[in-house]
Amino acid sequence: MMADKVTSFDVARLAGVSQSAVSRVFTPGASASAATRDKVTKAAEELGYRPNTLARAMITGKSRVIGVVVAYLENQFYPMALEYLDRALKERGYHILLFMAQNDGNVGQIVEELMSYQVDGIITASVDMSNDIAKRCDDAGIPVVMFNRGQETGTLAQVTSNNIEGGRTVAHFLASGGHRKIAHVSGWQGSSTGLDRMRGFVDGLKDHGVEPVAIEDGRYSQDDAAIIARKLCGTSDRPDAIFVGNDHMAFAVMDCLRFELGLSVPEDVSIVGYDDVPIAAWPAYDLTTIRQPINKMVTATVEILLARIEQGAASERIQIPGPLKIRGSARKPKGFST
Amino acid sequence: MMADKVTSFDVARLAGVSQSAVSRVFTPGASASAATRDKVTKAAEELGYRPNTLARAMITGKSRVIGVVVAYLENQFYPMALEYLDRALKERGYHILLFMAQNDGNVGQIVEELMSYQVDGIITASVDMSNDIAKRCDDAGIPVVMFNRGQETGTLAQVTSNNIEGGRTVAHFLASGGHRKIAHVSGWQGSSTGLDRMRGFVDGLKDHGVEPVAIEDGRYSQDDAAIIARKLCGTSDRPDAIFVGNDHMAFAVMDCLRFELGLSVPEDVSIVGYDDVPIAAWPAYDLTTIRQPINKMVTATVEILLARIEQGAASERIQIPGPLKIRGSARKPKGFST
DNA sequence: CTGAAAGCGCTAACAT
DNA sequence: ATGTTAGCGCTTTCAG
Repeated sequence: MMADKVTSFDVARLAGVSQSAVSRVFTPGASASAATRDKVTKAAEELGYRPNTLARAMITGKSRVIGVVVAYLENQFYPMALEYLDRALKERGYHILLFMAQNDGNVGQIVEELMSYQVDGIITASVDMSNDIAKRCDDAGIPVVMFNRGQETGTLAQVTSNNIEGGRTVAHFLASGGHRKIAHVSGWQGSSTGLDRMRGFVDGLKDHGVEPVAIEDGRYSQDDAAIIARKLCGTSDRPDAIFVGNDHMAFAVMDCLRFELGLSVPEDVSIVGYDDVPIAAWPAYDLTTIRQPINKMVTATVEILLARIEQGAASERIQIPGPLKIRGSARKPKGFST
Repeated sequence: MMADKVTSFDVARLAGVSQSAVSRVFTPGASASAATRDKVTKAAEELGYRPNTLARAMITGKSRVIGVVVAYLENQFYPMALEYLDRALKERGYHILLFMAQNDGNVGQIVEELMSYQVDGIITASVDMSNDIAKRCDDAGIPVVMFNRGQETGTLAQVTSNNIEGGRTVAHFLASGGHRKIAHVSGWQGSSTGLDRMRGFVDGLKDHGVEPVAIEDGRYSQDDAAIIARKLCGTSDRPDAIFVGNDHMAFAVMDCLRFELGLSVPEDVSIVGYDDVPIAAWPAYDLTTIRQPINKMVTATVEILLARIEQGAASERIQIPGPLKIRGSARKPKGFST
């Protein structure tokens, strides 16, 4: 067990050069002769030297760390986002400092910690208090971009899929499939995503002269979604199609219909979700859903954030369209095209 | 947009005290008079001062950051572990720097980065190259504990559930249920967890005078598991029970049996998994499985790691027993007790 | 191109 | 209890 106490001075001594020479060799855009570079590299190797990122961060003012704030990791969408995020960030030489937001809104604490760790930027992924965090950090001069959540108005950077368009597409699909008694279990109506999907959906239905028979706020909770499904479909007057605000709630709705109410999907009721998480493709659900282009969304998020960090670019608000992924959980219109 | 350039000097000036006084007020175990504390707190508040963690880390040699290395986030078990980990660590004043291990084993790179960020400790969660990373970091003097993976021999710290016992319990359960043609789709046989579950299972079966009809390595892959299921159950000579090495593979096996082969679970084939991720409780699967006590495992992991970091305690290797969670995917023995 | 010197913001002896 | 003084390990002018 040898502690990692090798400093640039040790390397300098062994290499017979100055400490700053060592620094230069390890600093990407610095000048050093081939000879020096060689000696230093060798000495460093021999001693197992590795620049101390903290020291570097202190002096440059850049930690190369991005604070990522996420809320629920139970919905498969977020772990996946995290995975992509890490990959994209690593490629650019950044790392993720993880913050789990408890729902009991300790926003202040999180902001404090983010700042004290000198993160270069922040990504909030679908966190309820995104706006709050974002505003405070942005005010403090730390670039923030909100992933998969936005605000109605404002200038904060954000990346979402085109939720309005997505909702509209689902409406078009369902109405074209001949459904007329259509309900919606929305995503949390306190979130832009939930709201937009709902609005797009209602709007799209209107184009077909259809009014939703019910709209209930599922609040992104599987339990709530199941309760709503039970209520909606427990009577003979049930809807023949339900658009559910995200896949995880859709799974809960399907389970409720099939195993509790003894209904068939899609024969009795068509179900459409939103996200296209991997589970949606599992045969047990085979869920028709709007695919959130997570990869593109992540790429855009990282792009925008780093542009802001490295070039001081302006905040952007991006919407990426997500196609309908047609599977077996909803009756298919003949010759349907989005 | 005001940059966060407030230092302890600024606060000191405004408060009319020395810079070290400010430092003391913000250092947990330091002495300062109520008066000083008061003045400083006020001044800090007014200026929006927040100690620079990096500077502190540099001097104390403690970053209060734990590097967490994970591989697949698609298996729900890991995101959950991550969530618990964050909670437990946060409680002790630590944060998570996240590292995704690509399978193409860039171990060296990850180790480099972990060290250069001066993490105080490392947790590797079910990463294939756990051993490799662990050894190298441990050699460098950074405490490591392996979560949900271990090594046959050695002294590196590790926390797992009692996989041997778990496998044995499943064997007992299945045999008691009257099954005699029992197969096993194992976890990756290159991992201690996969191996132990398999061994315990085979051993437990032996107690009942039963020999498994087949053992195949599912390598923790859903695709592989499905392929194996297809092969195993595609003939009339199929097993009447399958123990699958983790829940996610079990879901794939069930889907294959039900939707591809037209078989019923548990009527035709009983399925038992391992992990008890939330999905296992969803009605569509209702999976009987060994529950990995993730919360206890995480608590123990954090405990061991911090004991090593803060008190220089020795490495521990802990196994936590996991009970069988009986649901509907496997025929139930009458009056069964573990 | 290279070395010397000045810090980054803070903690930890050391005196007082 | 408080101020003074050294640095932590590194990057970055600044001369040479």
